Amino acid sequence: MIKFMHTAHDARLPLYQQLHDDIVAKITNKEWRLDQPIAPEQELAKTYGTAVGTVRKAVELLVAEGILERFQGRGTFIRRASFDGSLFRFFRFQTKSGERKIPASRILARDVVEPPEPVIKALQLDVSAKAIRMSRLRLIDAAPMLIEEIWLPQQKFAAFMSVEIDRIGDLLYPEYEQHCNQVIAYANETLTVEAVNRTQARQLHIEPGSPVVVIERLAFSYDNHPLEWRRSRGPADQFQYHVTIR
Amino acid sequence: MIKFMHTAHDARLPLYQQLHDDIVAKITNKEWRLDQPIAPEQELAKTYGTAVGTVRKAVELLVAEGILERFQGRGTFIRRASFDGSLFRFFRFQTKSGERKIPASRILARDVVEPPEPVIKALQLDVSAKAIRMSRLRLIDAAPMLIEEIWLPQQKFAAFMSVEIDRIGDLLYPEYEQHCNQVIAYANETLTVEAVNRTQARQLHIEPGSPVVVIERLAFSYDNHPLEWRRSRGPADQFQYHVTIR
DNA sequence: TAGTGGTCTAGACCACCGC
DNA sequence: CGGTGGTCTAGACCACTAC
Repeated sequence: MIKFMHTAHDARLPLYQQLHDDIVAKITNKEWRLDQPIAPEQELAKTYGTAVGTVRKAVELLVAEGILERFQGRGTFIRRASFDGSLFRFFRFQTKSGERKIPASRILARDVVEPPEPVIKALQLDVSAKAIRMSRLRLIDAAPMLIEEIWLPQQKFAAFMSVEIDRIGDLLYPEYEQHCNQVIAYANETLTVEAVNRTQARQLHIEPGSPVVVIERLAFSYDNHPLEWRRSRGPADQFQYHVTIR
Repeated sequence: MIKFMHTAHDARLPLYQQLHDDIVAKITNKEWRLDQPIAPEQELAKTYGTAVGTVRKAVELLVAEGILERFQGRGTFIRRASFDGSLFRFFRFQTKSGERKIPASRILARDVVEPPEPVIKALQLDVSAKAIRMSRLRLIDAAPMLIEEIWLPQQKFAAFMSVEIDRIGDLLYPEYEQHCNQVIAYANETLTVEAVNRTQARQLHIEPGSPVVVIERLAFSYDNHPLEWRRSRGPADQFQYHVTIR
């Protein structure tokens, strides 16, 4: 019999699935610190009242999903969302010396507005809810590489409006975590190609009408609530993407 | 002690890794039929002289790699490469009714030539080796969607030249298998965007200079030998790609 | 050295499939 | 029904890390 389950669960599911779901719930509820190992397998097995092998299977699943990381001898940790590498997957951004570094950011605008229909849908906002809108330029070696519009639900990110713009770092997700206690767990991205409009062309220092790659990203919390929607545009001649298919 | 190992193996590796490698070797050497289940876990455990759980772990790894498929009650099968869905991952190809169907193919040319340098490198050809070159147009509802150039090592695919062009189906990989006994296991793809040249523009019925998405694919056998290199170009306004990142 | 995850064993019983 | 993979147990010992 399974013990100490923290959430509603379907007992018809395999035990390891129930453990998996309960661990996700624990992470969502911030019951475990992000910088400390989670309880060791032996202890989890004891508290849940299952065999260690069953705990292992649940944890293996979570590792495969990218939610946990295991280190022999050190413990099992909650994996931080650290996918600013996403940009490097899609663009061959690089400095002239060839190294990869995170693009610098310049926030061009930030305000609270009535969100347009697509943002309401993506962020699952109430009809009357407001949203924070940002416009951001990303640069490599001072050369513009990406122009972004970013939308956040005002209700969850109200505190973000009181952070001085100059004190916001190049990476937003750590800022969300620090100021708003909102953790990004994963994101879905859609890539398309379009001709750039005049405003964006000027911002990116390219010809109006030249092709740009558009990355639309919807980012979620561990419990699958949409937290951020953003649309980024970069010159298509910088675009390159690798994938292995089977 | 492990028994009946069919290939050279490193005994310092975990048992399940050695089993994994041996099973890959068996598939590569075509010791197992593609349409029959492989030996059941119990039998594998007996022949290898290990516990069933160890065989399970090796098979789980192979399933995660996309090499095997398991079906409760039926058995474990070698997974066929069936990634013509690749096109659907990158392009929003669809008929007017919205359904997805495999694009029709028209082979425009096929000959044996001295391969250019990039093809020699990609296919790891000997300096004097020849290659089969094909040009192919793919259509949805008779509308051109993709223009492809395809290169094969002549040495392995000699038999392919004697297949009548009109009798080649819309999918090439089953043809390779049937006529040349070459099985595609996986492929690496690189996507970029470029302006289309005049010839290709005419073939695709688009304006010269308009953006096209370029998919370069290098396809491999189970034992990691490159078998086919192809480059496909399609109108960028049809392009759309989804990915989940963590 | 103590504690962690990694590997491996040898079983049991269940759920599903095809005959 | 027999045979397959799916779940689960209850251990053992090894490899690595932190202290």
